[in-house]
Amino acid sequence: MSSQKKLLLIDGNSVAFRAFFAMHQALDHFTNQDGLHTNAIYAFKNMLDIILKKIEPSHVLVAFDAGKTTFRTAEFSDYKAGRSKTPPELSEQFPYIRELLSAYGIQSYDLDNFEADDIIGTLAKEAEAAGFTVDIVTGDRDLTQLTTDKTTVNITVKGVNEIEAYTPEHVQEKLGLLPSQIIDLKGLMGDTSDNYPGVTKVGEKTALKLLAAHESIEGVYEHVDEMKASKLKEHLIEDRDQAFMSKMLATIRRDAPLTVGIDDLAYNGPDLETLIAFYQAMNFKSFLNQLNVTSEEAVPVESYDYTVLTNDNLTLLSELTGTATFGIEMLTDNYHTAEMIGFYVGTPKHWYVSDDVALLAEPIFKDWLEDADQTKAVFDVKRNQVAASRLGIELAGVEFDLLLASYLLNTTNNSNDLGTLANLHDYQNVQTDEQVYGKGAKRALPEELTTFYQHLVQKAAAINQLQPQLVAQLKEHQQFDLFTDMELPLALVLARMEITGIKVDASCLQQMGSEFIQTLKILEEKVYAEAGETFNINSPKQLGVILFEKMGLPVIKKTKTGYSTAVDVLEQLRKDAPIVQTILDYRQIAKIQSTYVEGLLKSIHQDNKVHTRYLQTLTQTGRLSSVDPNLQNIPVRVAEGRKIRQAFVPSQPGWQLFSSDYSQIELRVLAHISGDVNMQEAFKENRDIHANTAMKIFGLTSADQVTPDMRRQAKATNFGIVYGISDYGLSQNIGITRQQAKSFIEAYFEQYPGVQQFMVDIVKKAREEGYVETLFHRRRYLPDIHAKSFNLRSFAERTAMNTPIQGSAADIIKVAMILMQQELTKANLQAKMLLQVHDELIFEAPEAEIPILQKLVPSVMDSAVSLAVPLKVESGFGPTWYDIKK
DNA sequence: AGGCTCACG
DNA sequence: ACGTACGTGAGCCTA
Repeated sequence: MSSQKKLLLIDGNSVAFRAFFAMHQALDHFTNQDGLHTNAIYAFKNMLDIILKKIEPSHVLVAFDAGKTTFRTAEFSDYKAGRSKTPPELSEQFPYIRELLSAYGIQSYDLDNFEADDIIGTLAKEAEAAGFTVDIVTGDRDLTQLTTDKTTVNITVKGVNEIEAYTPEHVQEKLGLLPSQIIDLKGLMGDTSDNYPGVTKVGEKTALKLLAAHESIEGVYEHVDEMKASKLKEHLIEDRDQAFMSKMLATIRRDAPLTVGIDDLAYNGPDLETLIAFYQAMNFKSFLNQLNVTSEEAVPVESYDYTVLTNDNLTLLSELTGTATFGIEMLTDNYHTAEMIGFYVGTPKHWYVSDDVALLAEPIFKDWLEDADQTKAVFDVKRNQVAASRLGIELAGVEFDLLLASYLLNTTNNSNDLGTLANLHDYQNVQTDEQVYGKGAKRALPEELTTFYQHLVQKAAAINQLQPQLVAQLKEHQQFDLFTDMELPLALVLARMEITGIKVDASCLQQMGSEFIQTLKILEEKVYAEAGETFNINSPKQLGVILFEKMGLPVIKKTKTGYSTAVDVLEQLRKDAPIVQTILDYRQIAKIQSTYVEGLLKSIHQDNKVHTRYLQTLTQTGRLSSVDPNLQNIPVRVAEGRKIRQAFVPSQPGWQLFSSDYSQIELRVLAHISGDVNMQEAFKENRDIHANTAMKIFGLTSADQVTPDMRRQAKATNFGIVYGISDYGLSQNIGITRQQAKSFIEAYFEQYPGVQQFMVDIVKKAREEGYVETLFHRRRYLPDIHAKSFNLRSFAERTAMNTPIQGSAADIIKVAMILMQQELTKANLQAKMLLQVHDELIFEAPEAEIPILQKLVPSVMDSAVSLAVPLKVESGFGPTWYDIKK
């Protein structure tokens, strides 16, 4: 809310019309529980938000037309005659738009015998006199007659999400007229949509010429006798009365007898409870979601006709035109192994389903699927790509993925379920998989085949229906390129990597495992001996009792449920009792054994490989994550764990593993986006960034004054900065006092002032816009930035600082991966990209191709984007992942 | 199902 | 006065 006096006046009828037709294509699936159409209400709300955010008014009113008859129809009975009737689907929504406004704390107003324009004109005049600036929003250009140096008229263009601001200068630019001359223009040329006549044969061109010469209609008629004889002169004389009447009709009244005053219009924001109740009544899931309110799943109302495909009717496929929806159905997550239970394909003209995926491999179907010119819309392109690949099909031509689009629009929508996401985008006519198949052990095909088929068709229809809406939103967010040029092609690259998999030497793991088991046994006995009893070492609860109650060690940290026994705690207790070190040793080995030896062994497939799945739509920053197994957290920091990497080997004899990683990519990204000159200089001169920081914060003059410990602390500070620093966090991390940490940070910001400015600016942006963005417009919303709770708010602020850095780094390696796959294909190499670990890419290749990769991979990676600082890439290779040394 | 711990960038 | 480093996944234990 602005502290200045700023009045916003909205032409309710005009905006509602725009809203209705902007979402007309979605009319049928925008209905609530009672069958009320809600598309105009929905779009009106969206537009209202945009306007409120842009204008930031202190006072607001929305004016509506009262009825069919006004003082204008009394003057001229044909006024607005012949206008097509307001569609009933819109009429029924007007009362609810008013209800919405009321929940927003905004007055809506109409007045007998007057139009919305007159209410607006009158209030604008009053407000100007009272020292307000005024913004008017409408789709009707006639209102531009109201522009003054204090009143701006904003005209909605292109649907409902863009507005064009008319000031007197802008009117002059567009029409060459003063705002006050617009009524003269209308008087002369008439208005077909309002159905008043003007002067015969006079259109915009002629009228503008006349007004340029004589300023007003009055002026024109003062000089009409001087005009030389012409058809125009005849028409002017003939239609004199019509011209003056039309001017009167076009004139917006500034003296309507209003019963509201400006003081009644103060805007203090919505009443949340009312608003939530309203959204619930309207079934607006996405708005509820924005308010962090969960809503119940809707039950689809509409069923569709469909045809079951068989071997005998596959030629029906040739009738598909335009973008078709396609999807292979599986009941479980892991698409590398899940049973394929059916598929859907089609367009709104005709939907097809089947429970026999073997049909997909029939030549006629396979050709269709592999035809890149036959465009397809899907839900989860990677899933379908991998499934198709299992049938020997290389799916091509996918132009839309509902899952990816939904993720980019709002990363918190991280469901993988089509029904859930469709509901979130206010599309109700599809059930969730859980509703149809059940969950957990009960998950199964529905008893009736027709129930299954109907669900498939509803999914197909949902993808089809939501595509235009989501594409429009992506474009609005400037994310369409991110979608089309990054996430979609990346999905195909990832599919290939997952399908290829990486070979794991099971016998190597088993041998390591048996050694670990022996060590664990010894450590276990030692713990029991030192404790004087046996207990479950893996139970933090039991361990807590032993350490803190029986042995009486000091309690350093507590968790919600009891004593903390985490590493940092145990490390502090190490000096107090020998059992602590034994427990630490046990923990370390137990972790390696259970997660990496036994866990990894369980996920090896028949082909001796592990095939991870990269989750492309999960993280809040744009990074990938990896599951089944997670190959992004294989041990490397400590020697015992690192040996696990010996089990990761090339898939063919005579091949090598090859890896390249970005060096300090996040700090380089920070140097770029913050524009900090000192940090940029350090990278441009290829200096040791942590030593450089050490010099800066310890006030040293030369690099050889930097001790290893100074460098370590500086490195931690650099990390802290990337994470959205706090003195407390830094002090905990490097074991210094909070006071010391604070002075480190102050020195840091003094030396890198651009970084400090970036931190301030990005938090401000998050507050103002509600989100932050990466270099490639990946967006993360941070509603907690306004939280009352210090904790929540601080967390959101740190996230605001970290996300553009971590997320831009994620963008960059994604670009590199797409380019890399193209290069491998182009150069016809046997080398294959296998893994991505956030800033690292891992390949396997015949030994002979290693020299090629040593040049190619770094050059692709460091030129993936062009930043203000160079990107540095380091590479290495070896016979196992363990042996890759850089 | 959720908490704790610990593996990675 | 508040009580934190950013982003993940998996295994284990305990409700």
